[in-house]
Amino acid sequence: MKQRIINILKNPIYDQKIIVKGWVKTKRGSKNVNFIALNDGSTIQNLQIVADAEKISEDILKLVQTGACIAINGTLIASQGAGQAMEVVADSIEILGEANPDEYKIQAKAHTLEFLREQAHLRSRTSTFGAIFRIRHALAFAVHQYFNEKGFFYWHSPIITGSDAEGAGQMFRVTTLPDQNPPLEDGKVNYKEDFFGQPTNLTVSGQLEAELGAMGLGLVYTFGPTFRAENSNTARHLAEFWMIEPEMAFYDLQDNMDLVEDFLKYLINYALTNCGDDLAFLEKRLLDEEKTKKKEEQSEMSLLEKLKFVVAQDFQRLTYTEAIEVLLGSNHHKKKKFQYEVKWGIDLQSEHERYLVEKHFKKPVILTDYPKDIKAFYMKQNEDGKTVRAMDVLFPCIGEMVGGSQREENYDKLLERMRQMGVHEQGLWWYLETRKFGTAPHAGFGLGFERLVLFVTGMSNIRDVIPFPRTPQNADF
RNA sequence: UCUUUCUUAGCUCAGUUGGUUAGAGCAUCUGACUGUUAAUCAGAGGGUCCUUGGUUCAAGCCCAAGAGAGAGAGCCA
Repeated sequence: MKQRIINILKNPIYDQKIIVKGWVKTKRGSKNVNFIALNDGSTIQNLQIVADAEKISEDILKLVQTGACIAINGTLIASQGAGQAMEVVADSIEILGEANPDEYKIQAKAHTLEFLREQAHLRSRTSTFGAIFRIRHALAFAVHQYFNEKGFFYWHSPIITGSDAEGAGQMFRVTTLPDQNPPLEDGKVNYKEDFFGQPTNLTVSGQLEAELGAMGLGLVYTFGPTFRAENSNTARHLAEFWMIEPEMAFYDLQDNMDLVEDFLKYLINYALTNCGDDLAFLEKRLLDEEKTKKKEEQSEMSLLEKLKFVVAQDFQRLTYTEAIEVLLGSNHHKKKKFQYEVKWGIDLQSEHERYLVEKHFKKPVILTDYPKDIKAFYMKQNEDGKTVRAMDVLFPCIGEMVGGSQREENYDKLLERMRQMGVHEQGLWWYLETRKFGTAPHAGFGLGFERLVLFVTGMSNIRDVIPFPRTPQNADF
């Protein structure tokens, strides 16, 4: 019977013939017997294959090299050596795909993440990336499971959009017009002749369309690719990333905060209960890495401790105004250690957010009620006339994990704010109509999926938690 | 885009005040080995010192420009 390694390890039936297929991690041994560590991606654990020189020819064994793909016919037995519970004694080995060791660059040893990024087509075969991508899958699955349990509907917002209304950064143009000599009108490109008859772009957010869904289905969420053409070159930004955007009718900011906290804890818990092996591997990997660092740069908690800690703690909730007071009252500020000035009205800098999360509260923080001038037009205005019902969820090491708000449901106030901020109202007539016909209080947020995966895996560069990262000057693979 | 650090063997790195033939560990190849755990032991092969230009009797090392990468920052999720 053909089986995947995870099932063999979970439910071993000894002394039975089995067929296993996978990729060779290492081969070691002596003249008489060789041991093959086989991995098929179903789990981080390898299955040991015992290849007796009497049964397996030298020609075959020669090709069983790191990276090769092989199929084994054999018998599962309790292991006769220490180090693993079981092993497969091979009757025959078939080479499905050779891996010439002179050319195959992924060795049975630690490689740097930078090197493996250049080998992205092969890096999922390594223990580290196998673990990361299995956890990524588990978290994506848990997102759908959570919302389904809560009665949300998966709502597909469009990927190609005609509105650049939100102004959330540079967009990627989508066009079928020729590069050379596009049709012109008054010296400008005539988009009436383009595929959609208008300029179109890849979406920077599904939020506005998600709001439309919430105004009919009540509770919806999107989970799809999102594109930003910003020239951002950091360990936290991608040009193509996946965003989760729930939108809820009849939710206020309080409900929104309760939901996001419950949601994040659910996801982290899901990983803790379902990805134990992979998390344990990543934790050990991080501990080894920490040993090479200076004392003051070492983190106080291991990966698993950190995840369990976040799940156990209430997130710290405070307003922007209170946060400014905390910053102004800090020794850090009195010693003039902040590079950027702290005063009411500024957009908080990374150093300010990090101080609040990592130094002061030492746990996730939800900041609310930001000055309206530093936030988007659609956020609900507070009665003070100065702030809006925004919320940012800040995580240690990651920074902003979630941005959200209660939405402005009042037609006149929304329109006024759009005009003040120079948002193109004609292009958003459909958005405005939801406030005109049966408007309802509602709220929502956007979660950067890769930032969540970053936090859960303990990785430090966002390019290592998505199979094929797209960043400025890089769209390989 | 800005600041900063880096680029030497397949990988990770060392290379002194500029000085003759550029080194190590791992990987690879060959051989040894009766059950290994990134096996071990012995031997061998392997280099456009990122590119271009300059200084010098002499450049891996100094200078200039360019390319690529990392970290931090801005923008944000």
